[in-house]
Amino acid sequence: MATPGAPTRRRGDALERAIYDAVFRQLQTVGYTGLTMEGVAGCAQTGKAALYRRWPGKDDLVVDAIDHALPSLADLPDHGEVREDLLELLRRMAAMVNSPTGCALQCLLAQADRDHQFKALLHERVLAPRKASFLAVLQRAADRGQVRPEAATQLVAEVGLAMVVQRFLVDGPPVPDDFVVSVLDEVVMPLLRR
Amino acid sequence: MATPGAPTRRRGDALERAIYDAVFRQLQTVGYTGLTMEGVAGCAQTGKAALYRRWPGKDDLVVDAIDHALPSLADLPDHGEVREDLLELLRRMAAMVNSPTGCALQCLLAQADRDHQFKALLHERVLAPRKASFLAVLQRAADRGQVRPEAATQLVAEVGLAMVVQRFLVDGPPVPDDFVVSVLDEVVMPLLRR
DNA sequence: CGCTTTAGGAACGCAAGCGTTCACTATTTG
DNA sequence: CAAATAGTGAACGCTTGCGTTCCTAAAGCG
Repeated sequence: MATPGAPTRRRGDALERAIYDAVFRQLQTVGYTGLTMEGVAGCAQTGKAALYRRWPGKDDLVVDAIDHALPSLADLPDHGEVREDLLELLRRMAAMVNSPTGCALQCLLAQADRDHQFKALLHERVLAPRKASFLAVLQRAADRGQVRPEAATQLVAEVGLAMVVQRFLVDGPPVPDDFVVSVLDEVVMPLLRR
Repeated sequence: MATPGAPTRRRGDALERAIYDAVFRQLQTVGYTGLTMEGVAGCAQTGKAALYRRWPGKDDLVVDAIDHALPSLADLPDHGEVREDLLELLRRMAAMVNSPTGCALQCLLAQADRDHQFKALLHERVLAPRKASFLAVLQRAADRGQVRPEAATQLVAEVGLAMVVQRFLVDGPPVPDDFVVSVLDEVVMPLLRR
């Protein structure tokens, strides 16, 4: 059997991936509040039983789905030039918020007002590592003497990310590359000049 | 009658204020998702009928309540000194997010993921006016020659606010005054130096 | 091929919240 | 004081989503 065109019955990991996909599609179309177990099951073309066999409830499913989709942090860029390094970091951030994962993250932030599980995930897996990368690049540049040493602080490392995130939250995706470049050249770089 | 101690039956504006109060209390305790018409009515010690006589539904009630509580923008500070002016603007922002209104705003952001009414309110009534104030102060300072003229841009005006908002969203209230001063002195002021 | 596991899909009872309505009563107004 | 207005509080039917259960059939395994 199993005609290539006719979808066969999935199980195990294949089904799990289909469910995660469905969660993302639901988050994008109806948001977190509108996401229901029935909706996810229907969207993934499966039954609720398959969901409840794997997760205790909606929150756990969503956290797992997002956690599953978050990109692992690649190595630090090193072009030997601060501006290029920081631009790449900012662009990675923009690419992430512009992707379906970013949309899901916005929904997650929505839920973070009362639910600490979501807030912790947001902080530990999304913001903190990126802030750390930024700071690392800044410190390397300070060691090289490319930036003024006092500029390599936590706060300065946060600036670029904060503005991309803010833009994303207020105007919604996509955050255009123009904006990213402007943030870098009008805000971040001037902060670093010796 | 109307013994001062015994609460009498309210009507009109008095009742409306009590309802708005109840909305805020509910947003703080159970969040937007947990807020129900029954809950608000109970908390305000009134009936659902009084609510539905005034608002078509939950969303409208919440939008009205928050819109009602937002501080009208006071005049621009003018101490003749950029740093003092900007510090006051940033402190006003911090004071707002630290107040119950700020808590309500976070809940509102929660709902803004799909609902454009909330997003518009957030943008037009909260962020845009404050950004405008910032830019105005920057331009006045640029006219006086206190800052480099190229620094009086939209993006630079956004920086301080973006960082306070980010801090508020990620770590939750309160945003301490230390942080506000650090943002000003480590990020905003260095951007402005001639 | 037969056995075990598990997906697919539907039905169920349950609880919560919505929005409405009604009778009752307090307050205001004239 | 009487009439009009409007708050209180309860009941109502309705819808939606939750979490469970059941049965059938497909997939994987020996």
